[in-house]
Amino acid sequence: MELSKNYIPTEVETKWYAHWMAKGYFSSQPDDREPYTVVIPPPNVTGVLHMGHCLNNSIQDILIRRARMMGKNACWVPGTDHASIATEAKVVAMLRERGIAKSSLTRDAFLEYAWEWKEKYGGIILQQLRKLGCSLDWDRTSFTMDPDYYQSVIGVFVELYNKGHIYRGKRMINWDVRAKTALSDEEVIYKEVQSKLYHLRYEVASEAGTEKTYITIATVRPETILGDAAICVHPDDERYKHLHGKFAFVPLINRRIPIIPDEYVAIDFGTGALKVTPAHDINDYQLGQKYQLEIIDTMNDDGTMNQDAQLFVGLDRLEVRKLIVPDLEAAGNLVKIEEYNNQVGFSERTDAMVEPRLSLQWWVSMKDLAAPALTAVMEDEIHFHPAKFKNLYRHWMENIKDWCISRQLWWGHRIPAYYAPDGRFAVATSAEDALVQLNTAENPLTIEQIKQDEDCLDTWFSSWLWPFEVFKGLSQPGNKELDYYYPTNTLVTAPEIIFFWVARMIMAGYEFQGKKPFTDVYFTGIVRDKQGRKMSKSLGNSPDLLGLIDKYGADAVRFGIMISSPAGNDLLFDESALEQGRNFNNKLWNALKLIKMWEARIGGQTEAHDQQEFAINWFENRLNTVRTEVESLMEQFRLSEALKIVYSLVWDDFCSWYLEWIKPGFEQPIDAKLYEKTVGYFEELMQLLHPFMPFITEEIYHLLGEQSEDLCVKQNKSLVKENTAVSAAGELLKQVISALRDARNKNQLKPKESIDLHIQTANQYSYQSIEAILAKQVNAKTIHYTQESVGNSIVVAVEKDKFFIETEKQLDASTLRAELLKDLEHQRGFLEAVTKKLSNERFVQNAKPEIVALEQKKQSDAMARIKTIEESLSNLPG
RNA sequence: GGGAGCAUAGCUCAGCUGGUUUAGAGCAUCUGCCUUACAAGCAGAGGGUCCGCGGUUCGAACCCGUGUGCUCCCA
Repeated sequence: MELSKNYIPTEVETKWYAHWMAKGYFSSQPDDREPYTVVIPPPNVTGVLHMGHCLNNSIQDILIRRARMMGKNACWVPGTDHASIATEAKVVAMLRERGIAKSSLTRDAFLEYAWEWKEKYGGIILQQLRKLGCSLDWDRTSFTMDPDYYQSVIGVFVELYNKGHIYRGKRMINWDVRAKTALSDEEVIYKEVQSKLYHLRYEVASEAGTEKTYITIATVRPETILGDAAICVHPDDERYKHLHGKFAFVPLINRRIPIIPDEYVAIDFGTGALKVTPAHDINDYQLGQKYQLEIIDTMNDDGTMNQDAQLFVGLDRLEVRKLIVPDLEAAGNLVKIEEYNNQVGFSERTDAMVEPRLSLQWWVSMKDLAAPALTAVMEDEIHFHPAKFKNLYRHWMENIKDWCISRQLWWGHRIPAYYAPDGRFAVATSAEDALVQLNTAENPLTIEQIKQDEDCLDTWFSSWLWPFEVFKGLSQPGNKELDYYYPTNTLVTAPEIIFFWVARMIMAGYEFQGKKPFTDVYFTGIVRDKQGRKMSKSLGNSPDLLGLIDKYGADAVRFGIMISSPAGNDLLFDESALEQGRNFNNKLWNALKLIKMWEARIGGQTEAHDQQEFAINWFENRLNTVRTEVESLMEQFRLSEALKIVYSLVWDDFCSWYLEWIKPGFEQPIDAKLYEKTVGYFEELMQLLHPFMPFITEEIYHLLGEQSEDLCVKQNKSLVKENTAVSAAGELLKQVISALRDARNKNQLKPKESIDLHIQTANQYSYQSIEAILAKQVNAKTIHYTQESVGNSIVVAVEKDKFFIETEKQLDASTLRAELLKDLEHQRGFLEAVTKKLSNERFVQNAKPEIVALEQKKQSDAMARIKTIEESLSNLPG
């Protein structure tokens, strides 16, 4: 069969994914094997694959494929999240394009459009994951609004309500005026903006006939003065002590408000006097509670002023901020305007400036839920990788606030609260159940009279159930699959959602299953562009991932993204890493081509049996060593390091050293045993690499020979311990070859110019067994052993052995001398440092004996080497 | 304002229990090679005040303190 010049991934990838699917390798059923379970962080159903998903899912696939090859029953569950805000926004936008306003639709009609949209466009991302090679169990694809899942979410709400963990309360919340919904704290993004600090003076109420006095406050939000309920000053502030207990008048509307002292006020900020607007600021609200101030809500849910504002009714609050200033100035209340930078919250979804607003919302009380979840992580029942995220987690969990779970949206799980016309309400899984609770003898009700809450639950209130609900942990409690797969093994996710999602899943796991949801959490980094900026649509710096897969192949993309991303470190994405991946594919492909060329030339008499044995022993040992190292790195979730050492094993040890050592001369035969061994090693390399680069490894594995099974499910052999003597012999040979090549280069010997090599060594025997390899690698036509220096030659020293390169070419003695002197200087400096250390009595006394012995060996080696160099110098001509 | 983390070669990062040659890798750079697997390649090389300062220790890139700079999270 003719193999193409370079590796071409496209067809290979399509072919093998289809084959794996046809064989059902990815689907899992409970059996006698140990399970290895991963649930995908469900991407938004509206999502398309981006770099973050690519990193995240490559990691999960590596873990899953490796587990599958280690005899575990690997189960990776796919699915999507209904993403209430994002999806509803998309549907509203689609309707707008069709000329339909959401407000003109009933809830049911809107939801029909939403489901239609979801069926048509949702879940594209799941198709895209196939292109990446992800070995997900597609039969288990879940959705957070599947009927069973939906019921479980409702059930959880009812259960938590009945346990007293859910309550309804009027609280200050973050209000998105564009989406007209409450936002959780996590959905608010704070940005620094340039604002103005307005100094406004309020007239102080005084007795008739006395002169008018004023108190000046500073605010960035002059439009909110219409809702002012008090002025607050620090009790120790001398400037205002005389005003404690007096009253002032709100400008323009002349409402009389008290002046109160409280330590909350910062004396040195602004004027030291603070206006208190309980309805529109969280801190003011708390002050209002403390002093029972009137709450004057001056805003509608769309951010316009309402009747209670008295002025500017119907105008947007940002417009009013501009309009009110000239009026204040005209009324003589404006003192001055300063430039001021402050942090302002914006909605993550709509980018609207968030309004703190009082609203009746549903809450989960977090304290009781958080306690076991904190302990689990701090006591390492759940392991975080890297562990540094434990600190962050603890800090958040210890300062946890109640969770606002209601959202003013239709797309999502509808809050199961039902209201009677008189305002009483009941929480129940159905209207019928609610009716039973609300119906009383004095107050008989029909089902038509009770109304369900219009709002939906926060998306995270469904996704926190994900690790068990994908196995129907609540809808079919205690079922066989749950028992087998749960707790899951590893969660792979971004640190950005440690609180949104990871922490809450841990709480839900303990609360609803009595068990942790997973054992290990691997935090990936955030994918950034070359300049370190987050990937975002607005910056246009997100590469087109599918385009990259087409260009470089999925294996190369996986390689490129994995090679430079240790756990928890951000990854600066650079296309050159993908190029490196593509080049690696090509390297593998060419190694395959070389070996396939030999296939036709097996047999015949071959020479240099010893050399082959040496190469075989050495590489086999190398392979065993690296397999052990990979095992250990993978257990520690150090994936990129594992990939690096496999890369180097393939490229350096296998291709650059081993294959060169055993390569027969042009059109020469190859020993049958050697060929067989080499193919075996190549297969093992493919097996080791398969989790990282599944497609090309499967392809090469099958091209290497007739196989009885697929690499995808081939089980790893047990590990073999490293033979350190064999490793050392190989390292020495490599060192000698490199040193001799370096010497050739420095003396401008062309690769084609052959040399005569003389070796001065006490271990002649060990060199004799590798003469042929050495000769081939340094282009030596003869190798001799000598007891003394060889004149007019290039001298190379490796450890205690000396090598003399004899050549017909005229040598440049001054270059050689310079090289030797440089080396001599380095060795002397080194010797000095070691000697100094050894002559320090306290070192010799206190350091561990093996450390001292090592230093002594360093010393004697350095001394021997210095002697060699000095001899060589005196041996130089001229 | 509160908290966490980071600072090592031009770039991206390893360096885990303080001692394994005067610190390693990949990419980039430079030199020489189109050598019958591979120029998407081969063989070599150069490149470092381990952020500054102080301390602990026989010994510090590593531990402690402090300063500076950057990043992230929270308000």
